[in-house]
Amino acid sequence: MLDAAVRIFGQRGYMAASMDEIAELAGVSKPLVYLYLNSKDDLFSACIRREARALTEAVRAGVCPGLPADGQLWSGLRAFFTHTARNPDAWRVLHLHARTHGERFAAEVAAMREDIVAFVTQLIAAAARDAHRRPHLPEGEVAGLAEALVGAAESLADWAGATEGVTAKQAAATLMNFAWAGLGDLMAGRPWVAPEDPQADPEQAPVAPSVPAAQAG
Amino acid sequence: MLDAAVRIFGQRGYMAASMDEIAELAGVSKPLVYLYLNSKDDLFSACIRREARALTEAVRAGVCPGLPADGQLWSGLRAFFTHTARNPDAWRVLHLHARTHGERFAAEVAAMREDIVAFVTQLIAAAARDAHRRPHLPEGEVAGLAEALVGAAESLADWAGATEGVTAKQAAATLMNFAWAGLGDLMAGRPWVAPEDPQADPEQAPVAPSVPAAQAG
Amino acid sequence: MLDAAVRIFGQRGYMAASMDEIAELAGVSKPLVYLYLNSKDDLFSACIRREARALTEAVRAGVCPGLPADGQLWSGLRAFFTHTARNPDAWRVLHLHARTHGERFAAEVAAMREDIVAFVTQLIAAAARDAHRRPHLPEGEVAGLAEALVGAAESLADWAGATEGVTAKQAAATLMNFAWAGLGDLMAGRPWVAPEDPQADPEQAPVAPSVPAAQAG
Amino acid sequence: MLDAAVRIFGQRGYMAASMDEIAELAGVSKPLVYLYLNSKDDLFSACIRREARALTEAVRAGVCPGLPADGQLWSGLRAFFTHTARNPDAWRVLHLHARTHGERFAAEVAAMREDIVAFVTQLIAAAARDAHRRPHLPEGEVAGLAEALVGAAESLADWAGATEGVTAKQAAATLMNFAWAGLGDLMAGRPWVAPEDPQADPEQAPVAPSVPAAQAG
DNA sequence: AATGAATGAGCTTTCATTCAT
DNA sequence: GATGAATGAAAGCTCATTCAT
Repeated sequence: MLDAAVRIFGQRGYMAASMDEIAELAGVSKPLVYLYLNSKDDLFSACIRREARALTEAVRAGVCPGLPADGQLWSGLRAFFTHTARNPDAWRVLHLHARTHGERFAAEVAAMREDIVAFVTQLIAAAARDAHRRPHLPEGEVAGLAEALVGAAESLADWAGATEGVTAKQAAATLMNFAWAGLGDLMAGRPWVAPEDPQADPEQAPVAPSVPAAQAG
Repeated sequence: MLDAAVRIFGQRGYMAASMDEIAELAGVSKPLVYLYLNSKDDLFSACIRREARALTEAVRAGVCPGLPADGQLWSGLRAFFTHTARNPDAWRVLHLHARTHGERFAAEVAAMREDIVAFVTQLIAAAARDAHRRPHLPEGEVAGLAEALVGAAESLADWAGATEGVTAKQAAATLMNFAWAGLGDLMAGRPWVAPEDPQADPEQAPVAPSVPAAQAG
Repeated sequence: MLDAAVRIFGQRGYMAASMDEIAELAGVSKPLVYLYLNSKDDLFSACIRREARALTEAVRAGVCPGLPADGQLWSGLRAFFTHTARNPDAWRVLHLHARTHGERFAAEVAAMREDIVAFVTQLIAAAARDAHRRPHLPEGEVAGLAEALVGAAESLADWAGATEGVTAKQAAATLMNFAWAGLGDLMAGRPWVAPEDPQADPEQAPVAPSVPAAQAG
Repeated sequence: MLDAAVRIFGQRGYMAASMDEIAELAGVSKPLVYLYLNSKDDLFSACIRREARALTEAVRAGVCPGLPADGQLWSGLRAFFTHTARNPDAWRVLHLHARTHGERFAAEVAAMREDIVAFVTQLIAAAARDAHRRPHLPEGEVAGLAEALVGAAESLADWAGATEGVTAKQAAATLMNFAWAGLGDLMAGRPWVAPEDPQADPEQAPVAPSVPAAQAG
């Protein structure tokens, strides 16, 4: 029954998906759906939880624990891209629709995401330790790098899903090239250095969104 | 009037946004919205077009043409993160909602995106030329790398928008570190190398999504 | 300005006609229409009155007063069919739409109609007198016959308007054949005689519409 | 449920009838109406079909097959007037509103009407044969006469419905007198003869509607 | 345990009608 | 005198949700 829901939600989005359609695809009657899962919100939530768990477990199961950090990352990425490619609707639910509709769902996905980010963060830290040097990476930077890596992975998953003929392995390799070579340099103490910035820098402070004037008609 | 629409669409998404709400926020009556912009679809489309143009122009205006490739990328990224941070609803419309609701809108955003991808691609190629070496980057790989870079930027924009205290400059710096140091290695002929893969490799072929069983109830 | 209104009302009907369309076709702005004619109702009413007057005057002008009764009827019918054929929208307004929408308008048309019925009634009576015989037509019957004749004329006007290649003269001739030959027999004392009716006759009393049961779902 | 629809449609017309009103009169909620009959159009169509069938069947059932032509016509007319008098809203839907709103509905009614016209045509032809004479009626004329008869019947139905104290039997008798006595003469070779027409005859050719000047304000 | 039948609430869209100018 | 600009009110239609069975 959740399968049907994931499929419909993945293809239509939360709002455009109708309970009728889901019930029909599941081959059951609508009241039954309400009996098992109380409401559309709860149904969506259940989908998110199930698929979030499935994705994290797929990644965790794919990581080979004994390897060095890059090998672990490589294996994890391959598992990630494989899973998202095999469950495109689930991936759309998690990455697209859950973030699109309401704080509650976004939070559920964010929890899963932080799981993965934490794992990657620890990988990066471990790699830095392995380098047997003074930590060239400031602590605070690691979080941003992990975010970037995970974000790039997510985008590449979308891209691989939308582009014919891109395998999970290729996507993983592209990302490893893009990321690890760069991380490698960073960890070896060769960061990219910003050029001089002669002008005053208005973006120094956290940017506040400028509220557009409400009266525009 | 479009301002209000962007704000509502950005927060609620296309389907959950109601014309009532948009009109109210704009301070006008609903029929007026229909007088100026013919329908909900057209209104959404107008929002997308306006914001897509605003974003591309902001990036283009932010790039400093005389600099070397990494300097150009750096300045472009800063403009990008600044713009998205200042217009979070616009960014949500473009990156989240437009891709979620229907081919027509997705296509309008895809056009904008390809603009940017093309710009980045050319930057990468230029950087490779500047290295005065034999091209160590296979041609086909550049497209994937540009995708990864743009995707990472998009994800970091989301992240910066959602995380307190991250400035546009910091986001840009993180991404430059993550990407350019890596690209630098790549262009210097030091790609990351995948470890041996002893097992059979089921992901070699393009993955086909396994259709979930329809009968699950 | 009324011309435009008649045209639009004739083609679309009262409800489907929009004041926008009428104003546009008239080449003026909408508030001007409201300045001259206070509301949609009044505009429709004005159309009806103008066209009703035009029709009655056309018929009156077409009748040749010196002729015997059948000659007068013949000339009147030709004028009638000619006018309706030349002003199809006006005819549709009077015969179709005015009777379709609300008591008020129906009453205005009914007044015009009674004008004509009265004229025909008097013609029939005159013809009966001309026959130099005892009146074979009971008084009460004349009204019904006049109704039938006018009704047949109206229907034939619709038919002639909808059928290619039927001239006003042909329509008039068909109706004269149909009606006068019959009336001639009647006035000559040779009415059609109903066959014996052995069963009880439930329609003797004025029929009351059977109210359908309201609860049918 | 259709009963309520026929009643509302008959009184208000297609456009002025609201689904709310129909549902309320039917004693059900609006969505239920949409569940059973998909749209306002379909609902109207269903009304037309039901009432058209009911009317034709009532007429067919009322005709006594063994009688001579005039007797059959007499019985058919009585059934017709009885049915229309008993179902005034249905009659308004068929005769007034269905022809007023759109080709699709007009066509459905036209089909029913042609049924009846064909029946009458055949009756007239049979009567002419029964007269044991050379056919005095030119073939082409029969169509026009049948039209006139049916049209007169329709108009008389309206009239009988609008006039207090007119029974179905009286309406039928009036029409028989009006029509059959006339047809009798025609079939006996005594048509009405048009007087000489000394003037030029502008209506000889099929009349073309004079387009009213659009600019009148 | 399972559903056919039903609905309240809300959506997009339209249109007769009116001011401020 | 004439109108561009604006709106209140209502219509068709949909859907998440619930009883009675």
